[in-house]
Amino acid sequence: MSARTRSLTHTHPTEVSLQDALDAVGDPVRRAILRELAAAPDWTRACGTFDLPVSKATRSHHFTVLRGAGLVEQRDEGARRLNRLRRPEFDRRFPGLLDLVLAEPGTEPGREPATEPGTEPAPEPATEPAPARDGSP
Amino acid sequence: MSARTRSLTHTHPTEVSLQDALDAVGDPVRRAILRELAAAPDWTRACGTFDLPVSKATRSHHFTVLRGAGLVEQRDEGARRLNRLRRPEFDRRFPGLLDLVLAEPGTEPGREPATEPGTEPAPEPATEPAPARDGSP
DNA sequence: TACAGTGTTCGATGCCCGTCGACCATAGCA
DNA sequence: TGCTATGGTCGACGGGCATCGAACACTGTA
Repeated sequence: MSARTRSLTHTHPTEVSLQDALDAVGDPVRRAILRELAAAPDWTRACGTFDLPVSKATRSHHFTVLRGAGLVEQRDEGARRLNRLRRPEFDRRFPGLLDLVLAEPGTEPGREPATEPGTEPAPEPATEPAPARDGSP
Repeated sequence: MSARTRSLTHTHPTEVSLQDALDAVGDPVRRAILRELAAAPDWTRACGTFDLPVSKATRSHHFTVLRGAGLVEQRDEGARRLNRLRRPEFDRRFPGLLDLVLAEPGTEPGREPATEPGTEPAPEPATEPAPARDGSP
């Protein structure tokens, strides 16, 4: 094992705090990585093959954060470093969180989202609207 | 309706982006507000009744953010401003996210969390460990 | 009217983190 | 032994955001 591979430290999702998970997922570049990673089979994407609007220094930084948050597993393959999304482990630790990220529209090159958020703008009265308080008419 | 109440603008969860939701939930003070709010019936907690380690100026700021993210609904009740957690609406827009926040240990005054993250440190082999590549023995 | 309680607004400040260029390390190949 | 490709490390920079005190606005009450 090379010194390069030896310095590759991973964190299992079970040892990740919610704060760290939210911090990792809070960056749009990192979410783009996760989505692109989820769309490909495991161990097929190297770090440099991602379409990101940042330098390779920043790219490397983001992968370090994702690794530390238990979201990505990496393995050296010659000069390249292959990635795998730790979906089942992370889902067990933070159910639903990764699904939200992967379901996000994202910024696919070629078209801009018309109405990005949810589709139904329903008024939806919840427990009690808000106006009309105490018995006075 | 007073000018105070008139300037109270709300945002429905359906109109909130994932980025804004994660930003809102990414702050530990705001998560403490959400947890404390979930533990009480609707419209029973005023902004000033929360146990928070910040000034009232910062407190007011956090409630503005939570309102803008569709997480909290507010109503003026005399000099006080009562709150309600928009749980069903927010859950419909971001399933699972609020559950993660409310399930977080948080920093209950009086004891510190021993092992904050998950309970099982299981090794758990996922798709393919990482070592041993291509057919060469 | 005066006062106390509640909450917002307004600058100012400090810090964290995303970003970059430059340089270095390693793997594979001619 | 060079050359290229991939990727990490280092220091520096900048912007955004959490935080604060002070001042202001509103409500209810003495």
